[in-house]
Amino acid sequence: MSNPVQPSTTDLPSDPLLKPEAFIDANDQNQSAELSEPSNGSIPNGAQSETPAQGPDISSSSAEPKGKRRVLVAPETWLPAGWSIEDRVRSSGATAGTVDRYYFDPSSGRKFRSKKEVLYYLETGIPPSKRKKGAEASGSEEVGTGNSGGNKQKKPDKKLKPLNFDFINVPQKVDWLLTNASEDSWTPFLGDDQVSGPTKQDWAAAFASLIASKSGQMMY
Amino acid sequence: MSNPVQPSTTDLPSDPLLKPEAFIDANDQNQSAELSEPSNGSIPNGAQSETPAQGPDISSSSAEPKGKRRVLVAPETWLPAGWSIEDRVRSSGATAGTVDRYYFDPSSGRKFRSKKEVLYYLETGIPPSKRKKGAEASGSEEVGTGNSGGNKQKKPDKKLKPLNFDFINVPQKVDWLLTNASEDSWTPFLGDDQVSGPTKQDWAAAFASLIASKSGQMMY
DNA sequence: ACAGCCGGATA
DNA sequence: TATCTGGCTGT
Repeated sequence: MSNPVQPSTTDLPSDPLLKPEAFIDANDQNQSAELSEPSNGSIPNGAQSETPAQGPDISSSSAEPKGKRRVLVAPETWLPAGWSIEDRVRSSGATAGTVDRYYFDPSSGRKFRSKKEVLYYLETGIPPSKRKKGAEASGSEEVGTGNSGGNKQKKPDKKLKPLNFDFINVPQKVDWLLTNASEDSWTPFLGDDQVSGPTKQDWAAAFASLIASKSGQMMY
Repeated sequence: MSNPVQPSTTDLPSDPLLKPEAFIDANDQNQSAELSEPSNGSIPNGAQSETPAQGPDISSSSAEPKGKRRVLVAPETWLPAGWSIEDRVRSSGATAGTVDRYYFDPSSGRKFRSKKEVLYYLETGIPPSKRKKGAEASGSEEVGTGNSGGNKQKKPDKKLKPLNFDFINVPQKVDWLLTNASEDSWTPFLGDDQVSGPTKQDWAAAFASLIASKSGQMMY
């Protein structure tokens, strides 16, 4: 790095983009009898796109009037639950400002540089570091949302980086605070204890798995 | 003129693929780069120049190292004096032969990949940085330089399933309670309001998306 | 025009 | 080795 300024473990102040991963479509189940309209203002948001493009929209305040519509989160259906995405902004060079997206698998602790790499890993279990030039994946395509168990030829990970999260003794309550509305940045709190730093990343991944797996029906 | 004169007259190397006097350039970014002419003294006009509306801004003051060749195409009217245009031909892939045009600012040594980037930079002084996604809008981006009438931008939309979650007006705080420890069942609360039913599932998905994608962000 | 992707350079 | 930037290809 020739760039002098750089916080190491934190992201640069950047313009993030919305991201991924949302499945489930609740259209099923008839509850007992009391099924009233949810108290929250459910607004069917539409208008999303797979590609970022430029949407010069910015929500500056947390409590935002409804007048402003902001397209948010284009769920990427191909990314497994628990994975996280990191957008990094190049800080130097001729391409400074360019945003690179990385995918992080909390289970293995591996980092991927592209969707293609992730997909390949998901299907073959072969990390990008073991790929050699010249060999190409056999027409691997999108795995799709419903990659339900059935064909798991994926071989187990060699190394397993444990998350910084105690899955056994889970907390009873976690407060997620919108710490940065303009960037949709959430931070978990355990009462007075704020979870931050690298642990926060793991918590997010862990929680994504927990609440997703138990609230919905999809699985991986 | 240490350079051996080539064809004496206005010759044009007829390239089937390449444009006349278009040479591939693979140099790096120099801070103080200047334009260079394809040859000495006489400029073989009539190549593909089209609109020399203004005089040749740059004077061939410096000798040119033969090691590299920068393509000098006729200046666009919207392009500031001193800037150079470079046409590169793709050499491989399915789109081999395609010509990509790049714009080079000798002052900053920055390279731009599109007219749009250049105009944005000229107008705002902001490098192709903030151009990635919706972040801060600079209010008014107007390119009054000449004409530059071609400003097309379309955003393809793809269909996608809406989630029963208001992404626009997200809550500031959500309490996730472990309502069923034996099943890792979590339930979101908005203060006193419990989110339940089908909405709960959407919330889980939405939150999994939010916290997973943005958890890496730190405040500064 | 731009995003995705990947090899090479660099620390 | 891990991270980052260059820059090319595909859409």
